[in-house]
Amino acid sequence: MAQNKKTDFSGIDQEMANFAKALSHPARVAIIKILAEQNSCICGEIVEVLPLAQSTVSQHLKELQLAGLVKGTVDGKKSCYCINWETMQQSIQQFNGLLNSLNERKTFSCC
Amino acid sequence: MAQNKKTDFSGIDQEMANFAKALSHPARVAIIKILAEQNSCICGEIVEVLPLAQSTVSQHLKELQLAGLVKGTVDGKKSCYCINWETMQQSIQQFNGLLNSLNERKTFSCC
DNA sequence: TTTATTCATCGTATATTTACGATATTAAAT
DNA sequence: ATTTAATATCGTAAATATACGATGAATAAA
Repeated sequence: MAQNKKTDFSGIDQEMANFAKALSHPARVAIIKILAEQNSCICGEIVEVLPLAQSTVSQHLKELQLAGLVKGTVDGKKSCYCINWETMQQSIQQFNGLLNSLNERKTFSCC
Repeated sequence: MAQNKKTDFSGIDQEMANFAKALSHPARVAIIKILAEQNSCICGEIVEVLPLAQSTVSQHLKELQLAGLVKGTVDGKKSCYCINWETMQQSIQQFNGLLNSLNERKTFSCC
């Protein structure tokens, strides 16, 4: 983007934004929901459920992994994904912290 | 993006993703924080604080408005922005709903 | 061993985002 | 009336994101 100014912001703001970015596509929201619902982790079943090509789903999974929200292992010729609860919990708490502090600040709106 | 598949997902997932997308850039996280901290709403002071050009900040503000998280009014030759608490609250609750349901599901991670 | 299955990765096209400077607009100040 | 100040918008360049088909790699099945 002509220049990347993202790193000029505070570390916390960057982390918040990264977490939000990971969930900024409905496919990734859907994937997270699916993984949370099934306590046994799924693999290509995700592909069947989503209206996307297999390669596209793989791509979204990769992004979720990169954000630390999901981890995966290879199991035979199948791939098994599940939520990375350690980092997910951390991210959720951090993000909830922001949302709650917003709610606390809630006063009047001057405009 | 060759095709937009986002509308093929459930309305809720789309809303979640939209909310997340609004906060998927550190500049917008920072703006929201600033607006929440000052109960009197600010305008171009945001520009002074952020490491971005005035036009870029305007653009980010516009996106936040489009997502319904911020509203603004013109006040003389200045512009006044503040958080749109009605929709913000709604979005927060919806998003918290997702995050909480994830936490409830939290069992073991099979991989 | 050959074939089929499951998935990741590559290449690529298109859409969107990010960022800025330049310009337009509007109102206050002179 | 002119100038200054505060912002929004336009145009545009560059970076990213989204999506897919094709291909590759690895295992299971035949």
